[in-house]
Amino acid sequence: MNKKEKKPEFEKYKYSAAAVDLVIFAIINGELNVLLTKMKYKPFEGKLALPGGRIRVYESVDECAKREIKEKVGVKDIYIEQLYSFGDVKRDPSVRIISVSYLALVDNIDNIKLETTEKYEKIYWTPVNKISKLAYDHNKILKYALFRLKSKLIYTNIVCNLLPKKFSLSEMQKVHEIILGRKLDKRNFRKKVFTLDLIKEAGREVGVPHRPSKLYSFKTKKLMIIEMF
Amino acid sequence: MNKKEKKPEFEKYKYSAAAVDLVIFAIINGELNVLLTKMKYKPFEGKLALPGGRIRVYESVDECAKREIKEKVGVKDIYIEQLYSFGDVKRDPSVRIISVSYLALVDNIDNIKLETTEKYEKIYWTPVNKISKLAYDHNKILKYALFRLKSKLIYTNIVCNLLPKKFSLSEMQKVHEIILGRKLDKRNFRKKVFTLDLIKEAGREVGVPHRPSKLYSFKTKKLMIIEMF
DNA sequence: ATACTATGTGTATAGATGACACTAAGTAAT
DNA sequence: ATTACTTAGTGTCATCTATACACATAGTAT
Repeated sequence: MNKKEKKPEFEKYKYSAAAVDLVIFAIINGELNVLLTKMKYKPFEGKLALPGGRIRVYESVDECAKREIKEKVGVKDIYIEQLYSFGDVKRDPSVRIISVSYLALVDNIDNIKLETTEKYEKIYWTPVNKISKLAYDHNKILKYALFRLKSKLIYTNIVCNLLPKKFSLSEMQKVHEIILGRKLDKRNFRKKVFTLDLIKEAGREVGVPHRPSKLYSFKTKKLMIIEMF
Repeated sequence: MNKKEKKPEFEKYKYSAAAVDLVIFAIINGELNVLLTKMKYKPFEGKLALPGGRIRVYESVDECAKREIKEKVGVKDIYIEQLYSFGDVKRDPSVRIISVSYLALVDNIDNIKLETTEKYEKIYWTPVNKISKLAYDHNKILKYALFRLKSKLIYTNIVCNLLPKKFSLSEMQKVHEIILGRKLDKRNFRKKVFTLDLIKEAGREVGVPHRPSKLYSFKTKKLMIIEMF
């Protein structure tokens, strides 16, 4: 908007500062969605970007990620995980900022009240496969977050952070299919899930116009790594 | 040494700065070694630490890691990989610094000429399992680097960065055993290596007082990810 | 010729993975 | 009550992968 943001400030600092960028995923209407913001100011006025903000001197990097999430989606205690630090000199054309990116997962959209901040015009969920060009290097960050989510889906119990407390195996399989982008075999999926021994029965579905499914819940939401080494 | 380094400087900055810390591994005398420095100044005077330094405003984070390696071990074009960013507020008691950690692998100790810098009293290789308490949170960083190295040993061709151009399968197996910390079966190891199809024959050993081994070299040193998804 | 030393090789078993089709248990409509 | 409809739930067989395990081979040194 003003000159300060147009002209690089590189010369003003000898060293570089750090910020956090968030890739917050949720499953909405059978699609993987990510939280995006519309930028208010130059150099990316009107462009879409991942939410994020500078790391303050009195907070750890993890705390910063949690605070940003609290500010933007109004919840705490959701799953977060650091991804990677992106540090190209010109990734932000106006100031030298190193971005520590985080993956976050929201299991229940209804608990979320999106809050915009001064910096952003608005903030909203967008289906991942309808996203085109984002501001900064945020396409790269998003791509990496997706890669990480897919990987962890396979060798951890991370999916528990995208499911409600009680869920059917069909729902669980659906989430896997959405994220991996391919159909899975129902019988093999169930076989696998049961041998992993991560879930327990939790009643039955009611009031559906077909055979009701058994419901399950995770024994623990703690991140479990499934057989490596 | 002086007061400036004793008293936290947190108040001087609103935001936080960033540095790179390096976990540089090499196989020496049948042991996994890591490059450590002895600190010259307070608050860790005389203590051992990973080498590292502040990220300058005109260099990317990767470039910083490469520059630091060039300065400390005098080689470029060795394998590096970003690990994780450690960002506790008090990880450095004197200033608020976020550390982006890197893993680096040295395949040939003979090319290395260790250079100390103003900041360090000296710099030297230390066997990983003889390391006790390091300065800062560097034990945590080292532990994470080891974890990453072990993981990638299993599902990538990363070992090529710890072997000379030509090597025998016994040497290769030895490196795996050193890093994983357990014996491997010779026949199964070879079977696996051949099915992965990453190496090609490169002559024979000469002048050894026993049956000479075939030598091999990697078809490519590019990082290959072995069957995920 | 013999001793020594590290290299190089095959098979059998158990477990994991992947392909594949029908019955079961409910509701809704007649 | 019967029928249509919809999603849940289940087993087997073939293939591939992982692991355990022992002896002959090709050199040098004496």
